[in-house]
Amino acid sequence: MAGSRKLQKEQTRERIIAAALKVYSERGFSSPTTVIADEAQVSHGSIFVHFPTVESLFLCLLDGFSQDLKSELHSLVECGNDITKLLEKHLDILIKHEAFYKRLTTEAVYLPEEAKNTSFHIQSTVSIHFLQALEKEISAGEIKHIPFHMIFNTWLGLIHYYLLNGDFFAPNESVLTRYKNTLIECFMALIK
Amino acid sequence: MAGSRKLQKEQTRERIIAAALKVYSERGFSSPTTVIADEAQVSHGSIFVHFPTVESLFLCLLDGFSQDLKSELHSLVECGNDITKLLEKHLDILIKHEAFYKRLTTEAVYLPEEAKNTSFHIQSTVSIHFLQALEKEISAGEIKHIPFHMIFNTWLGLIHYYLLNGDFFAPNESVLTRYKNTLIECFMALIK
DNA sequence: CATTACAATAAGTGCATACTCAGTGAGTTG
DNA sequence: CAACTCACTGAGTATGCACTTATTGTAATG
Repeated sequence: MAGSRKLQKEQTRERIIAAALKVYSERGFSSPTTVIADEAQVSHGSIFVHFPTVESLFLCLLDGFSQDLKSELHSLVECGNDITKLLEKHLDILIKHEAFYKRLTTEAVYLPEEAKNTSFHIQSTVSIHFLQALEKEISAGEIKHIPFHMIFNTWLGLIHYYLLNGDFFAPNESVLTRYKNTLIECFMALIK
Repeated sequence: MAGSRKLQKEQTRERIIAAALKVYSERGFSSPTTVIADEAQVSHGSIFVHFPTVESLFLCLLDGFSQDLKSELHSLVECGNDITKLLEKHLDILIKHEAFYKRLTTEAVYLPEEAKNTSFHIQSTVSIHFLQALEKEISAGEIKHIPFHMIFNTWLGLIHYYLLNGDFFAPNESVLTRYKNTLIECFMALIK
């Protein structure tokens, strides 16, 4: 009866994906495929049974992240459009995927074109939610008159700066967790 | 009589340095040495006559930038400690070395340890001037009560974010030149 | 002008890596 | 249970790179 073979294949695929996520997060995207194969306890060639190129493997990981972020953000819509809540949620999601997201920002230049598009798409999604929350508070007169995109870019720039220098700001620890409150407080103080 | 040989050697060295600066700025720090050799119109092996490793060549470039930035910043001390002036000067210096500095921020992770130290040293120098200018305005009550380092990190984060996404914000053009005034105005509006 | 010193060359060398492919053995099928 | 399928293997191939070295030609030296 069928099943066992397909199941095994699916499991190997998942093992490779999990291993790649771990290796890429810990050692960067230029980690050789042999390391991933070792981590997944699978032969080197097996990777290419499941993914035609390393790039396609990477895009698979990025897609998983993108979808998770999207669904998490949408779940927020229900809780009203409070901007502080949104910032908290944003950081929570990033903390959940911190190691991977950090690599995404710090190794952005070397990403293949398709990955850059996905990254851009991810930021657009965040931006849309950000705008909704901000519009409300702007019309309520709570926020300074500064172009929306500048406010958004300041926020992202700040977070990325902390991620990039995480080893210095919070060695062997999650920077975003450690500075979550500080980041939100200071940012709110700036835009009010 | 001596001279001609030494002169020639010095000139080839300078040609290699200039070529490396151009190639690294345009194509990133992982450009192969053969490209640099071609650009300098010099044989591949010549690079290793002048620099024991590619890393030492890169450190030579970084050192040149570091020294220039330092001397430019010091020249500012004379013109008083106006914060807007400082931001302008900061951007002017970065614009002068924009392509190289952009690579420095976007490829920071892959830099050798010694280069990271130099980069850190560069930011410290900027930070000191920043602090001096800020203290004056803080005590004058012009600026919000936010930890100094957060203000500085917000500024750097914003600039680096624009550099990183320069191809999108200002394709085939200097992002910093195009957004210089916007960046300064918005940042000043935020911290006041 | 014979000898030496040395900047510059270009054809290697060695290594790390992504990707291939012929073979193997366990699962599946009639 | 015999024949077949196919996930998986791992040694092999091709490529790109930093760095080496034997050689060359020219300036310096006595």
